Amino acid sequence: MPELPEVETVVRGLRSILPGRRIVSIRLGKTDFMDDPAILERNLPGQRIEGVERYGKFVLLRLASARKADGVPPGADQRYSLLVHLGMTGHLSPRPIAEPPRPHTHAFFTLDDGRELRYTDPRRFGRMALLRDDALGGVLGKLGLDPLEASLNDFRHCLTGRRAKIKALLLNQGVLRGLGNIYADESLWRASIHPARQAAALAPRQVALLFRSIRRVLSEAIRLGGSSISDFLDAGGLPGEFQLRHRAYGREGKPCFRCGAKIRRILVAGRSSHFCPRCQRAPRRKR
DNA sequence: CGTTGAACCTGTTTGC
DNA sequence: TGCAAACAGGTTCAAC
Repeated sequence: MPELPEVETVVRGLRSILPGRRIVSIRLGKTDFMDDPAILERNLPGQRIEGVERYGKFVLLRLASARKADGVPPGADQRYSLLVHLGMTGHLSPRPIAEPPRPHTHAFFTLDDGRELRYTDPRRFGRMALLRDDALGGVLGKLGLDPLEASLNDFRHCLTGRRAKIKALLLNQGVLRGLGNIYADESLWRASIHPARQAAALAPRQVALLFRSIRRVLSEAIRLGGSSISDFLDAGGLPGEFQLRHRAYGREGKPCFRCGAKIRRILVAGRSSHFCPRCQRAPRRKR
């Protein structure tokens, strides 16, 4: 569910509510998606949320100890960040404490304003970890470029010499951070590039077009609050609207908006890939 | 390097 | 109607 635009939408919603709030206490349900639940239980209560950031598909709650510095030597006061990945079905939403929790809610963080930040995730493909800032880099450093911050040259650079299929590369978080199956397909449709094309074989013109397509698709999706296919909701519980602008994803058998040919779905890089067989020409030699 | 398939888990949709 | 298979926005790991 959540790719860069959905995570950005959630982060913006959380950012209007969480900064300044203190986490009073926490309660955990199933914890098999957490790196170390004991660390959360021990260190999260008493922390104040200073900021909410997105890094690729990760949500970062930047924290600071709400206690007075009682003689702790300077430099030893490493701050914590709560790292949350929403996986396929994760939701993060501040709710009134009195509101009955949705099924599959596995983490409750009681705030000091009468609300509770809840993490709900039926499939538990998400991930949650409380990390000291000196350990953050180890996790986030493995990720590639932010597609909205990178330059065209950066983008070119990360495609050159890659023999992988372009779709596989777009999904690889170590290359670009934040694209997922929907936005990879949508970007490739807009650039008229077949998902199974070899990245290094793309003409410079196509690379530039793909880069522009990615940025436009992501920007517009953020503007519309992401894509809600079946269950994505922002932090306030509202769906996005970018699904209404999908041109390839989920449109198998329907006419291409450009040429009218029927959109096809094939497996590329192990994922369903939607494309127009007429606009997006297959590679000359197939795999 | 790159690809493939399986695994993780639950819910919903599709097909016979 | 009913039940089983297929499928789902993601990531990781083993095996080749």
